[in-house]
Amino acid sequence: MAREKSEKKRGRKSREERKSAADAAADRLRRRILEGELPAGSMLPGERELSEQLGVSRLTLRSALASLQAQGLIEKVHGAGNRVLDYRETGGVELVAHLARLAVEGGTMPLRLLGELLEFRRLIAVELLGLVAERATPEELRALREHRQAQAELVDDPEGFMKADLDFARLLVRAGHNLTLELLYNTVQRLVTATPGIEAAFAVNSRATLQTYDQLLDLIESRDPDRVRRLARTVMEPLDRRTLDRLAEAASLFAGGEGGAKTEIEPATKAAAPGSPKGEN
Amino acid sequence: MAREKSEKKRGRKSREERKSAADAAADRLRRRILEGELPAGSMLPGERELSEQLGVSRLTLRSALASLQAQGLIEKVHGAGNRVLDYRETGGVELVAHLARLAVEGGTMPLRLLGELLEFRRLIAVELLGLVAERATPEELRALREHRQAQAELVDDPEGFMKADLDFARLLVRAGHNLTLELLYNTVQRLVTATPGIEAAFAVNSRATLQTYDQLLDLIESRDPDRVRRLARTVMEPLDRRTLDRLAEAASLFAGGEGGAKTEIEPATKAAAPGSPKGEN
DNA sequence: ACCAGTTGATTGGTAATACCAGTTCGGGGC
DNA sequence: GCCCCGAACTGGTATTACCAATCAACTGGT
Repeated sequence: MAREKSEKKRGRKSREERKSAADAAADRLRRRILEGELPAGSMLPGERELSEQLGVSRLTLRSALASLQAQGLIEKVHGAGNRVLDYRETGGVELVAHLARLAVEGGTMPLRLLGELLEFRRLIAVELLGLVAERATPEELRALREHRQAQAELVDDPEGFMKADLDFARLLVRAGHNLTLELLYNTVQRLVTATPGIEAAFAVNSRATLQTYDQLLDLIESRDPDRVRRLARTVMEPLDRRTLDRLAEAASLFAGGEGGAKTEIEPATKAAAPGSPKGEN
Repeated sequence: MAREKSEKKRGRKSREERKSAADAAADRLRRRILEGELPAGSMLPGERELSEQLGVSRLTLRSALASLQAQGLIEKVHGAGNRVLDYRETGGVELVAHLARLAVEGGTMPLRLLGELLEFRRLIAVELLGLVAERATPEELRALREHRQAQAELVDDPEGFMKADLDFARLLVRAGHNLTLELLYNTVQRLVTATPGIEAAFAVNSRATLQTYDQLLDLIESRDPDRVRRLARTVMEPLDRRTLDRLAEAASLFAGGEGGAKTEIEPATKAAAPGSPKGEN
């Protein structure tokens, strides 16, 4: 009875995160910082005391702090202490992952953030498509076409479709021949794959997505960067809008209907224009 | 005479002793990975052995490994070992800082990377300017104008000019009203401020830069996003080209003229894939 | 000879402790 | 009064020990 057979042959993702103690501690601290409980500029307790508060050893706590430092959330000053920074000024892009999670899990973060995230992704995609139109080799274009065909077989398999979608995006980003952009995509992809249940957001528009891809590929083959950027922008916007709507639904599920006022999904239809009623187009 | 610097038994590399032992170890490992000495897919030595190789405690080594893991360079598998990943597939944006440093310091990285980095920055800026043209409030525009005026006083102060330039960029990114973009800017700024001697690259074109800013601000106030994006692109390109030339010169200084640091400004027209650092060495 | 299950050595993960190294700040000497 | 210096914080590193997960070799059975 040493160990049960387990589902080795299933080989599916072991969904539940076995967060290490260090990661768990980092998550808790990060949450307290992002939610404002630990205000920017303040000094957090000494490592010895803080480690006891969190119920971990100082070593583990230090590992967590190192993680927060790498993300630009705190500043470590030898001999003085650990200072909380303003993540809007020093936080790295990787933070969007945690911010998005806080937003979706019915927390204190505004849903507007998700709209901005999609917008960001769209901006990057537009520029990337411009590069691809300029530089993609015939082989790369062919590979994109082929992958697009293969992806069509997965319109009803959320998980598979998402994976294929990410692969398609990687082919694109490779065809852009810009390493920095490629690394940025890695960061974004990590965000996506680390968000459980996000397959739905991909699968909803699976057919519309494929259709859009066809349009984009046609555009690229025109080899006219300006035209590609301009049209890609208009083509992708409605797609993102639908995705955002879907994400808003998922968020309302998390919230469970408690305090319905929290669902500010309304602005979604008019794009995320903070304060400025101009927005949209 | 105050206190004396405790400059005692230091002998090896007193130049950059600021770095903590953990950071130093991380740097060395990262370098070995990025240069291909530790090929992707390989398992690096056990922590106990590796820590001895690097002359640090296992604890410090683990801190370094955690850093590399956060950057997507290695994968830690409990019980198995630490696997080296392909940074092109999993590395985060923050890596461009280290890649750029390796490129400039006459190392093994191609200078083309710097061109791609500037290109990336330009792509982001173009999209950002589009957002600003849509959403910036009159107050934000006025603040930008004012800052532009103040920056003009610093054309002959490299360090001050760079700082003002970064501040200007932050004002812009704020006016874009997209948090993700703002976080991305934080990452880029960290790269810039962490690169010593980079002020020169900013100062070279100080006057041309200000002139360009005037054009961009005029464009923004036209409130025509498409026009802004299109023209901003053409306006910024020559500026980046000059900057790249300057960086190439600096690189040739480092390399001592051996690295063939010629000005390959051409942003990778066809560009074979970046030298695949496979089993080399 | 083969397969299944167990075991054991190796790996990373965490803990506890002690000590080193900067920073801060207040008391004692000038 | 001022300055200096050192004690008491702070974080940084090392050492040691043990827990947990993995994998390979060994074992016993078929």
